Amino acid sequence: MAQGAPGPGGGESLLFLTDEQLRKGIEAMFFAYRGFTADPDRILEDLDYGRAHHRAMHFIHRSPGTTVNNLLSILGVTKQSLNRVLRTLIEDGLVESRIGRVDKRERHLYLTPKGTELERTLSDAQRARMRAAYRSAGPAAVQGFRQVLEAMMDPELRRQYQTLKEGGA
Amino acid sequence: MAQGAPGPGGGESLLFLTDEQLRKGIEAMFFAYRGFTADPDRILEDLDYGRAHHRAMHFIHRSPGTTVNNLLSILGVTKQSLNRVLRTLIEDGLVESRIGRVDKRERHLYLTPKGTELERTLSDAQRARMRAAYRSAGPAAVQGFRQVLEAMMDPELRRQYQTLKEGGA
DNA sequence: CTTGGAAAGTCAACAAGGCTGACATAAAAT
DNA sequence: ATTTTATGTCAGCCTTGTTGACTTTCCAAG
Repeated sequence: MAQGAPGPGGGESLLFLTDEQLRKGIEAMFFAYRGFTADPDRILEDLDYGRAHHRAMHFIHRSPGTTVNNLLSILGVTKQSLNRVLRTLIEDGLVESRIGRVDKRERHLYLTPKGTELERTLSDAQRARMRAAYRSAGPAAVQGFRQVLEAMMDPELRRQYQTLKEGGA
Repeated sequence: MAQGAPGPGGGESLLFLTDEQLRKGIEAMFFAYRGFTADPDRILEDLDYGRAHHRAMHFIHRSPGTTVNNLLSILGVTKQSLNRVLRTLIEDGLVESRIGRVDKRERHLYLTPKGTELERTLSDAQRARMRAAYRSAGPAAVQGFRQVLEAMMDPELRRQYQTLKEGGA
């Protein structure tokens, strides 16, 4: 399927949809994701935290007061898995869990000042790389980057992403 | 840093470098990567393999006869970690390991017909999603996508990626 | 030719962070 | 009063990383 050169009747250059081009895109995702996580990972390994802690803090920072259930659906892990991470963050005083006022079953999550500080250190590192990449590629490339990524998401995740996107904009 | 609106003297719109824009890019990477791996993961979970097996098969398919050491540097894991994956693939007859003719310490890796078949099933699934994303975003967006990803890689990984890229082109 | 180090690969044991299942509690909804 | 929902916890499993110790092979210096 779409292996070799496209037939001469291919219309307006569908060359970018060849298996070869797609494979390059796949490999680009693989290598880029390593870079994407490399800087926070380096910082985290000195502390006793992992990537899972970073993700939790990122989204709590992003939506302060979010509930456990909400976070669960964003992160796409089981509550047991998230709970392990959350427990250590709470014990270490990076995250605060407040019982809901209207629905007392819910726990609303907030970063403490200490948690905010670590989150900031981690995202500064991650943003620095992203900023350098954006700057070197330019605004038009960035727009294309975002378009392709968005099209690559599962529909449900795309909705989650867009909800977050609007909230912050 | 670069938090709020940029000053009026910002030149030609550096709005795409605000922390807010960068954060959207970070979240887009996070959600898109989930989609990126979702289809092969679904196939793999029925068999007894994981994402690590997929990665190994991908790059063996890509560079038949590659050595373990070579694969190691591409995948960025320890040889012990790779070895476990490789061992099961060899036991199950998906990968063949041939002792090097010139240097007998080296093992050259090849996919067997059975391995080629599974690799194809997995990459077909992954390419299908990538193709849909590419098609919906269009060739200009794809170019930008690749530019940003490439800029995001660690320099060493970028070299690896480019070497692979040329080899296949 | 021998010997010592480097390189490639393998085996064993451990850790992080996913997962499932079972169960407890409190609050809300019916 | 009963059921459902939100959360938390314990136990145990799996994948895939890690480090350490070891073997085999190669090569180069003596």
